[in-house]
Amino acid sequence: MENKARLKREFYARDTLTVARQLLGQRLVRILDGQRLSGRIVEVEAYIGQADQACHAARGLTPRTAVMFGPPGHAYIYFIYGMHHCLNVVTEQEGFPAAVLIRALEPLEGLPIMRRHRPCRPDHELANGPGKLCQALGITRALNGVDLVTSDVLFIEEDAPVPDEEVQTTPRIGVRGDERALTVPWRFLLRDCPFCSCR
DNA sequence: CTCTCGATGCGCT
DNA sequence: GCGCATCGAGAGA
Repeated sequence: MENKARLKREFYARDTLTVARQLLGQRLVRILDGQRLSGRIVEVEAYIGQADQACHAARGLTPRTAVMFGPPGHAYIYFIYGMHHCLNVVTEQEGFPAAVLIRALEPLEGLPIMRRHRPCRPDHELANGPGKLCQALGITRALNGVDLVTSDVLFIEEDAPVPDEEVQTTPRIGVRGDERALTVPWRFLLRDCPFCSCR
């Protein structure tokens, strides 16, 4: 399998909406027991700063949100609803808390292992949700804070860019907060993509 | 198809 | 103790 260039620090150290849009089409890679598991990023959401009520960092710096306040290019992974993990990519400059939630992948490499992680699911449901993709790729809090720019177990490779015509934006899924948090169009996904989460 | 609801751990008030 | 950036099973239409 051809290995491509890995995304660099400068990619992540930009405006969060730009990073979110540009992450579509890139390849998330997980090395698990020496095996390559990967998928094309097809759906993401932006969480931007303390003024964003849906952002975990809205209430300031805590042990949990510290990674989001740190340097860009690191993985912010949290545990939710007592059973699921969600993977985010930290963006912007150190000190400004923001991240992009990876919400869905089109599985590309390591399908047999992903199927074992998510038994009795069709391939288009292996990673069509933030909790599902973490389960498929074996991503847990053990990887919280990992530097995607240098890590040997979790990183993102440059892949085919997605043209604007194929990109759709909507409000974010499943969030609470004020009117603004509920309506701002900070979810980016591929139009008519069978690997995206529904709704 | 749509809707409701339980599971289950932990960060924070 | 409350509530959560979810998922999937089950009921009803």
